[in-house]
Amino acid sequence: MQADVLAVLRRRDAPMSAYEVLDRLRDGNSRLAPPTIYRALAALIEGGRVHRLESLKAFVACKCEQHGHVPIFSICKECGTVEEAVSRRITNELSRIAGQSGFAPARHVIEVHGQCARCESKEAPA
Amino acid sequence: MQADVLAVLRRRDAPMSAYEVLDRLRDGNSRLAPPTIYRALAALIEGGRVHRLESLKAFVACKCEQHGHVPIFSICKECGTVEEAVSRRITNELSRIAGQSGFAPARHVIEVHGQCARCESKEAPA
DNA sequence: GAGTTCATGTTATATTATAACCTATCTTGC
DNA sequence: GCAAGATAGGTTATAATATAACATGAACTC
Ligand SMILES: [Zn+2]
Ligand SMILES: [Zn+2]
Ligand SMILES: [Zn+2]
Ligand SMILES: [Zn+2]
Repeated sequence: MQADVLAVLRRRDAPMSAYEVLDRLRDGNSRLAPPTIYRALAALIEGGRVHRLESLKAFVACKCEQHGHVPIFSICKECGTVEEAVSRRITNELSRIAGQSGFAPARHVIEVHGQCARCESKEAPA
Repeated sequence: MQADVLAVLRRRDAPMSAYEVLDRLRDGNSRLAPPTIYRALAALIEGGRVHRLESLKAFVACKCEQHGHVPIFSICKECGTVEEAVSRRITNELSRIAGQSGFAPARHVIEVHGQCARCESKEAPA
């Protein structure tokens, strides 16, 4: 099931909701309910092979080489595509800021909404 | 209505779900439905006086002096309290990273989950 | 006062996520 | 082989979050 879910997510460049994944997998297997999908997603996220885009309530396959990294997402509000980046510098600085008050960081959520290069050039072709 | 919602959020240190706010306000006015709350929250967020914690699906009153800033949240997984910080350095760096591919950032979501100083010292009082 | 705007009320429903319990399969040591 | 435990997944139901669509009423405009 995890493999199926991962395959569906990888076939897409854009994030998918859990129910979109469910519908896609139902094509072949009509007896498929939300808990199955959410369980697979939870395991994949645990393993770092899928990320949840908190601000979109949606999921994407990880595109990085080594898992277990802190992902930084750029989310285009026009076309919905997502880029995944990594920056030690940001995560270190972020841990430092949060840690100033004695806070012990465990998980980082970094998402940037905006417009991707393609959509910008389309909108203002001057 | 916005004032009522803001007052409810300010009375709490921890984030509240929209339905918690709704229940609180229903104490005085039983004819109150979700759209009313969500509308008030949307307006308050628009004005920068409330933030939505994307990874918690919850809302907090802004604690900063000037609104319109980029908030950085530290969220304690033990006690649920939230600290709000600001860092030009991080937002600049984040815009730079996202912008490398021509992406135009518009809105930043930065949330750090972990354990606050108080809860840490409770857990390991050695 | 008719026309407009704006905030809110009202009803219904969409979307996202999980609880609780059941069943099949596998594995492991005996 | 087979009981005991572990794991994955199925099934049913429901919780929690959020929005669509339309109605009402007050306030302001001319
Ligand atoms: Zn990744
Ligand atoms: Zn785009
Ligand atoms: Zn703020
Ligand atoms: Zn704490």
